[in-house]
Amino acid sequence: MARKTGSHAEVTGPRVRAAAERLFARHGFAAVSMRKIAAEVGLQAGALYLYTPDKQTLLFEMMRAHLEELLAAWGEADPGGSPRARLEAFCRFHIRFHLDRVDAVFIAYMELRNLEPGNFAAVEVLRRRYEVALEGILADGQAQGEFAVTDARLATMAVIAMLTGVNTWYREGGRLSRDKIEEIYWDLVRKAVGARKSTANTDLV
Amino acid sequence: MARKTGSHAEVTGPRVRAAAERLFARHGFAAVSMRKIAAEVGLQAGALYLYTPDKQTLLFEMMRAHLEELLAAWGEADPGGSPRARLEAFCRFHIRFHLDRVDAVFIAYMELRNLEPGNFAAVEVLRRRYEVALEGILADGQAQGEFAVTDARLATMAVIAMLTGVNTWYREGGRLSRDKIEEIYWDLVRKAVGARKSTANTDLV
DNA sequence: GATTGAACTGAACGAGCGTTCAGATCACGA
DNA sequence: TCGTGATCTGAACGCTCGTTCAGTTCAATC
Repeated sequence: MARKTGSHAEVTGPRVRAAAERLFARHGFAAVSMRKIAAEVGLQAGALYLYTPDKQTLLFEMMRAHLEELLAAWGEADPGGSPRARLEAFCRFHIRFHLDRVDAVFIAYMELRNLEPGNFAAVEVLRRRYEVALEGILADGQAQGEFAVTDARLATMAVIAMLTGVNTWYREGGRLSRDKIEEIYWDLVRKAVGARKSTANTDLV
Repeated sequence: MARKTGSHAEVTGPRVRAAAERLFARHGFAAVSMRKIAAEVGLQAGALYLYTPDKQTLLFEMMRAHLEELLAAWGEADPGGSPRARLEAFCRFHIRFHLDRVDAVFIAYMELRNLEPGNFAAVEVLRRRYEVALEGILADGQAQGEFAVTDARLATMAVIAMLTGVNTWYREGGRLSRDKIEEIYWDLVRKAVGARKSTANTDLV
């Protein structure tokens, strides 16, 4: 039950979570034992229960924290203004945020089925909230005639899938810089939703 | 060792694979025991070893068969002709093929890390072959001036991620028919790569 | 009716699982 | 110097895992 106060645990708590995140991402939740997580941090399995009530909670807290950080970060990054400006900001933000957290993102997508029903529902609420943020931008742009999308909801899912897909192939030190990737993906999204190149002028494409 | 000839096994073999596919997709490879698969088919665990040498091979054969079927099916569906016509065919084919095989697709994406290195490499070769099929179309369209893509490789990954994403949210009997979804996604892809609406005329948008 | 061989059972193997807990350790405040 | 409480170990709990295999069943063949 003891929840920190000392000096060692204040460091080991985050270390446990970090080790679990790395291992879950690499091998999958079901394939990683508490003993392996403990070994990674240099502890015996029993000691982990000073930092988490059980393995399931370790996974859930990891996903919840990730999604809440995502929502908070977009809250900060959203520039407001025209739908086009906000969409560009969203695309660049999404790619940057996700590339900085490959393990957490991988887990948040792959381990949903290992969540107990209640935890699954809580995570879905958070994920949906993020989707709705993008859907709002697309719907606004559609209403204001800035975008040409047939269905805002479908376009939302399409854009998120496309952007998150970067995580599956991106490797540090690869052919393209992150900036260049942001650039290219924003261009793909912009054209897909039929937005003009800039709000300032009226060039087509 | 016995590999069919009788009458029962000729039916149970495919039944084992189908049960394993359903369970792996629902709960994940690591979370499904041979006993659970056996129970699903109405057998004892030991009997499964008449149909597969081990659990790992069950997974690998599942993925290999899926990807080989995918490649063969696209070989059949590819209409040839203009890059634009081929790209439209690819988009519609991809959505249709993947929506018809949700479990196999899910497994092929989520269980890669549970493959032994040799099996993983073999699966990656097949997947890469499919990506190259699309990349070729995009590169051709780029070379012939039909498409406006900055980077054919990136556009390939973006399009595949976007199209495969349908599997994550589509539910039978939902708001939109498969035809309508095909239509909308093709429209998104077409605009993203800067292709005109039809090869016959020259309408912008 | 006897023989065959594929199909299958049921028990067993060693190993590892998540979790609990009595007791050891040890830095720190009194 | 002692006492305290946070930190951690190491053994144990009941259970499930993938896999093996001797033996049973039974339809098809002669």
